[in-house]
Amino acid sequence: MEKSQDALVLLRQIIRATDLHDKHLSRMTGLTMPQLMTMQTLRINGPLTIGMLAKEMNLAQATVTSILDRLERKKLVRRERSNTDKRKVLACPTEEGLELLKSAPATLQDTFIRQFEDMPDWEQSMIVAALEHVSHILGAHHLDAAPMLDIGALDRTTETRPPEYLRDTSGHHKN
Amino acid sequence: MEKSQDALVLLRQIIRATDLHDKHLSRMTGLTMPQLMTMQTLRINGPLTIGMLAKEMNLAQATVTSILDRLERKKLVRRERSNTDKRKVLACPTEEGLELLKSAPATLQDTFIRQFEDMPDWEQSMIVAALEHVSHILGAHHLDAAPMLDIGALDRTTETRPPEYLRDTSGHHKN
DNA sequence: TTTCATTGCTTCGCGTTGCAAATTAATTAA
DNA sequence: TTAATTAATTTGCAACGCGAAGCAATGAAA
Repeated sequence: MEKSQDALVLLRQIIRATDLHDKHLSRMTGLTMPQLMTMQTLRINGPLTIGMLAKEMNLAQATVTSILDRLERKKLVRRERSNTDKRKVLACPTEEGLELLKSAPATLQDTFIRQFEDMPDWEQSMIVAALEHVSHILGAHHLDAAPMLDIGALDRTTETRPPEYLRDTSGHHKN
Repeated sequence: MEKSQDALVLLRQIIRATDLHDKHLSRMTGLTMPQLMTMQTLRINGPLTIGMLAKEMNLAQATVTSILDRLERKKLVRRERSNTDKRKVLACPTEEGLELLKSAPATLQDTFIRQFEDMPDWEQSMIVAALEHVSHILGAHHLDAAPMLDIGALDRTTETRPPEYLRDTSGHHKN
């Protein structure tokens, strides 16, 4: 069938568009994408412990630690030890950090929402229904997803088997 | 409106699903995503010069060179100097490389196509129409996109202005 | 032909991401 | 008090990704 090809091409275009936009945002804010993603996560959820942050972003704790080091150097994030449990460290977005996010260029979902809401109601419903179909086909319906397109998904899939093939002596490439 | 929020969440789920699948593929093949993307690009377009390859993937030439180094070490790609212009170097996927791609687990678009084609025709049309809408809203319709979901898009957006904000003495973070 | 700019790729140096493993510190259980 | 657990950091390493510099081949101009 050629209609399925059409659908695939469109899907790919959509994904690519969001990706390009992410890159754009990244340049405009002067942050890398993981840094941006961290900031967005903090903006949405408020201060989080490093562990929670790592889980939320599907990254290793050590990775988040190093990202936070850089964000802290830039004064976009402040670390604060918990009073009740002094092992925990809360990552808090600073005023400056929130300001940076706010001053970022119009996000893709802003554009989307604006145009989407200009559409007649029946058309909106049609699109939602279609997206539900696609999401279901891709087995995506169980994934939680915040209502934002800003940030490309970075994921650490639940451990899947590494391959037997070429070992190459160097080996490591976990992502 | 809440319907636009629904749509956004669904979109995000879809993107996340393809992303997770990419990661999965990455682990199963033992290649990193940039490496996988390179292989796929070569599979689709056949042998390409390093420059073409870089342009196709929206990466700097130097980046592609280093990725190819690793792929060549694994014997998945062979470098071949052009006869007509000895400056050019062609990246050719080896038998082994193509084999690796072929033996990769069922791709997401296989699943998609199978289920999509099980749907009644009117439903297929509805989905294509809806995706067209979304693609258009996101300004994605002008992007060329191969009919495959395998690989996450890696892009180097046409140079946009870096920010004046925090300089942090370290500076570099081009992506 | 010699010179000079251009093109295509590689090399080099750097910062960032990402991980696992080892470490340190704080909490909780025995 | 000691032992196990939990939370974060440190360390070491491979891969990305870039720009800048370098080198070889090509092409154009003098």
